[in-house]
Amino acid sequence: MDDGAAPTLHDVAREAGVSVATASRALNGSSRNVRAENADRVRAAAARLGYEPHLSAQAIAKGSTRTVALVVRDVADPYFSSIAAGVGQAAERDGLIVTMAVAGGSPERELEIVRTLRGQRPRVIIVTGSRIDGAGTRDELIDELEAYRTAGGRVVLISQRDLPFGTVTIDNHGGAAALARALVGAGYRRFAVLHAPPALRTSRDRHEGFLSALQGLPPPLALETDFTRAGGYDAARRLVERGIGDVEAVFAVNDVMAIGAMTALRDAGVVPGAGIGVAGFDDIASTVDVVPALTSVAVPLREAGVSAMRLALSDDELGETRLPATVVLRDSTPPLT
Amino acid sequence: MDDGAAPTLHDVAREAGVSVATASRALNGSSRNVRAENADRVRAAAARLGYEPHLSAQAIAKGSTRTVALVVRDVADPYFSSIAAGVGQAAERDGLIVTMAVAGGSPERELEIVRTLRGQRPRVIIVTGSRIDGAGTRDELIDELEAYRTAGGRVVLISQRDLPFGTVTIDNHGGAAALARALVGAGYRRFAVLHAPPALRTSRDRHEGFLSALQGLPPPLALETDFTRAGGYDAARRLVERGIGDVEAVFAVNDVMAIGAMTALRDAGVVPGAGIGVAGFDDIASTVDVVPALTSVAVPLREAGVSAMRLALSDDELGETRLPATVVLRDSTPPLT
DNA sequence: TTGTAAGCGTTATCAC
DNA sequence: GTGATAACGCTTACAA
Repeated sequence: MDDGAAPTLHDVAREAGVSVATASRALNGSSRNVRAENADRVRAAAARLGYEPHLSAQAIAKGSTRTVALVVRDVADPYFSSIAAGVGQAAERDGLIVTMAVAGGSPERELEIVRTLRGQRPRVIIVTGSRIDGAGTRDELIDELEAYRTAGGRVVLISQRDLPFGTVTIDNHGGAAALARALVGAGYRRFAVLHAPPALRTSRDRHEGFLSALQGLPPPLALETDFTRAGGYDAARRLVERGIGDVEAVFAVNDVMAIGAMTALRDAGVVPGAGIGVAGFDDIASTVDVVPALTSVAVPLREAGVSAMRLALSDDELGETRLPATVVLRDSTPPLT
Repeated sequence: MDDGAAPTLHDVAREAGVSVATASRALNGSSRNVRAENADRVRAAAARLGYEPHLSAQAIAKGSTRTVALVVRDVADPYFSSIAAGVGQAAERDGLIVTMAVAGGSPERELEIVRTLRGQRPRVIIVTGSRIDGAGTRDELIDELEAYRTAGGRVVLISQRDLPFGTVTIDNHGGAAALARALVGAGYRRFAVLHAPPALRTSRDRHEGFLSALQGLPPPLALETDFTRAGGYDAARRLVERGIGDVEAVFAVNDVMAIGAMTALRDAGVVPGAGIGVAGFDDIASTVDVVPALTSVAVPLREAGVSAMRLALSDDELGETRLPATVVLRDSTPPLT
């Protein structure tokens, strides 16, 4: 029956004894105007042959696809995979297919990916990940996305502000400020901040937000490191080596860094939550399984993905959705009294 | 310059003053047989216009795509996203595009997705996730995949044995047996096993593997629960309520369950690693950040994704790659003496 | 309601 | 080398 080629609409039409046009109408078009008997015949033939419409052919005939293209830095990172889950969920509701590309943190690769994606002629391109400020490819990326948009596509950026496209952002600055206020309210005064290089926008926003709520207090100690668990571990180790001094709490700009820092402190004999407070950002799942449970700032990642899709399908080309970040106090920062 | 339509090869050809055929050859075809001067002209025109080839059009003209379709149960689950990362990495090397669909644990949805995916005419379909044994759609799914294959596609299943396709499996049985032997070697004799319903193949294999290495010892207590952190928490709570008795160690069939169980034990005043040993399976990142660090069985998830791609592109239609699972002893199961 | 035929944006097969 | 032109699988006027 089969010999290396998928059945086409022609095959179905022949099998059903009708024309391709009728077959097409029965299978996909507004099936209202095809006689019930014929429609059944066509559907039966399609089932018998195991026919599936060729999406590429449909795309080119109709001039549009039902595809959403998503660019992330790393699927294995819970930050991005949560967003991806949200996008997928929202897309499914509208019968859209998500194609996902991984940029791997390189701006060049990201640019290349957006180019390729454009070839897919998706309805929507969603780019997520904090752009490295000053990357040489920034302007080219904007050009590429702008070209895509003038050709009728919709662009939504997650967590990248100040670009002329639809945007979903998370209130990193405000969330960090709220965290700082909460910690001050709990009696903490002297902090150390573990942050990534300021070119990483997310890190910078959180760092600055934290500082902004500390007016009048002694400026925190700042330790620059990687945006990873290992980075957090290392920075905390450095902190212990140089002497913790009067530092009462450590704020790491994300949870995996904070968790790494907790382990480093513990390794050095300092007990998180007793000898020193620790707080992170993102509120990933593990916060409640480490000991003590980690104080953090919850960011609605999945919702960011959903919002991005909603924005993409809305009328508003340059809409902006700003998602709140909310403080979650846990045992790693007990009230200091 | 633009007004709602992406430039086509025609536009580029006109702009460059050559025929579409030449433009096509210069941009994609074997550029050997086009005069250098013309080739440059075409490339320049393409750049000027911001042209990107319409992948769907290419697909239909060439009769093949450069797409790999991946089906997972949940992107946000580190188990699947790690595999996805491996697939993505391997695909990138070969210039293939990955489209990812989320089945959300429902066999019906999974079937529907495979159908849709077939419409994309991908080179490869990779289905990952432990099939629920006895799901009513099982045969239909096989039919669908078989139809796809006879039409020239390649199918690879990750972690699903006994199906007539290429397969990548992880040695759940062997890994669990090795873990049991290691624990026995450390002096443990009486166990409780936290497992999911046996219809979930992965859970059953791990459970059975664990038992297989315990011949001659008293049969472990078995507690059935969900395959999630909450499930682990709940089962451990039940264990404590019914009385731990002489149970010396708890084996949970995955790490998140084990971590949930540790938290439940701690909440009940039983100290993991001191009062009772705890072990999991998967060796997810968090194992080293919980206290005490969790003993587990490492499974090369990312590598599974890479292997799947390799298998898909190999000559061997029904090849099988079996990945080892290796025991990692940590502080949650200290030697019992 | 149905069929014929003209696209859609490419590539591939021819002649030239 | 290059340019017409016929595919590719589908949708959609336009006629019948």
